[in-house]
Parts: sequence; structure tokens; C-alpha cells
Amino acid sequence: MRRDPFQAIADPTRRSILVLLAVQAMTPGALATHFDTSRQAISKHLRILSECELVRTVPHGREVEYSLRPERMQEIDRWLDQFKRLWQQRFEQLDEVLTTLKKERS
Amino acid sequence: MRRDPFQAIADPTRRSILVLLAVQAMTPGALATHFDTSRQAISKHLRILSECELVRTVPHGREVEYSLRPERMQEIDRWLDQFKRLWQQRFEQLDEVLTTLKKERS
DNA sequence: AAAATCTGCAACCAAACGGTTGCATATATG
DNA sequence: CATATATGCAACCGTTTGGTTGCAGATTTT
Repeated sequence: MRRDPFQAIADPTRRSILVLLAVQAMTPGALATHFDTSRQAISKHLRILSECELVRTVPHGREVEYSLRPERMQEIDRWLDQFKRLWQQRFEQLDEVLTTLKKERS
Repeated sequence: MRRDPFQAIADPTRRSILVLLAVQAMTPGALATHFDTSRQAISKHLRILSECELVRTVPHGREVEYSLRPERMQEIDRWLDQFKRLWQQRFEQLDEVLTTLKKERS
């Protein structure tokens, strides 16, 4: 069973859950109202996000509040870093083409 | 069949392929030597990366050169953007705690 | 105390995933 | 021309995934 943030954000429902929790902490029940699936399915997703340490839980009586733990998300960002140079490069190339065109026109 | 960059980078082998191609373009055969799986398995991964438009192919005779298309990777980066503010915030909070401790000590 | 509510677990199921092997096609080499 | 090499497709297989339903435990509410 793979349990890393890359696998966690592969599912669109889990991505939506993370976005919702980025706005405000919520209980599983409240989260489930935003989706077209059963409450239990959302619970399963929360379990996975929990195991990936992307969310944190605080019990309040019979309710459980889930909130975002953005730290672990940085792992994805750090992995992307090695490609940012490349797409930056493409922008610069485009820039160059544009300035060349500008020069030619004038 | 989901075909988006999030699902593409969920698999560790595909992530490694992308990293290798970020360094230099390669043929499927050359790529396969870096992994402990069959050439066909790598071919399958390349097909998926192709469908996600994360790689581009240029035929050279009987060989095919695969190279990275970093543009599409930006989609992931853009999605991450909405969380960057949050983890930045955490750093600032830590910063605050540290300066408070420093003040107390002096 | 009884009923209602919130949550998570277990069992089950169809579909997708990641791998394998065998084969067909196209190109390069002897 | 015959052989070797590079690639991709198809069929198959065990495991994982994402969903369902039913149920049990804990906490509120009445």
C-alpha cells in the first residue's frame, strides 16, 4: 500500500477535500454534503489523507474536526522544483522570439 | 480512464522517467535500462505520459526519442499555489515564535 | 432511559493499475 | 536478401482502488 502525497492527490475527490479544508476546517459529515458520494466514501478518503499526514484531526465530542496540514504538500512542490527551470526556460525562449519579432517590425 | 498530470505523477516509475527526461531526451530502450522492469512496461508508462501530454515523441528511423514537455507540469504547480500561502504562513508563525524567544532571552 | 446523530470499520464488488509474455511491424545491419 | 534490433500492441493476471451497504460504538438530545 503506497502512501505518499503524490498518490494522495491523484484522486480528484481528495483534491477537492484538500481545497475545502484549505478554506476552513470541517467535520466528515459537513464535507460529505459537498460531494455526490456516501459519507463513508469520504471517510475512506480522509483516512488516506490522514495516513499521508496531509490532514490533522481534533475530536470534539462525537464530532471530529479535520484540518489541513500543508507542510507535507511541500514535498510535491520540491519535486516540481527540478522542472521549474525548464518551463522558465521556455518562457524566456518565447520572450526572445517576441523581442526579435518586435525588432524586425521596427 | 483518468488521464491528468496528477494521476500521471502518482506512479513512482513515471516520476523517475520524467526526471530522467528532464536531464536529456531518450529512447524507450535506453530508458528501460534504468529500471528493473520489462521494456514493455516502460512503453506503457510512456504511453500514459504521452496521453497526458507530459512527453513528446520524435521518430528517428526505427528509434523514437522521448523528451519532456514541462508546460503541462505547470498545472500541478498552479494547483499547489492555493496552498503555498498556507505553508508560508506557518513559516512566518515559526519566525514570530523565534524572535519572541530571542527577545525574552536578551 | 430512550432515541437520534456522528463517526469509523468490515465485507463485498466492479473497474483500473502495473506488470508479464508473445507477437507483429518497421528499420538497420551483415 | 536474411538477420538483428527497436518499438508498440494485445491478452492475460494478481493487486489496488474507489465505491457501496450494514453495523457497532460513542456522544447528544429529548
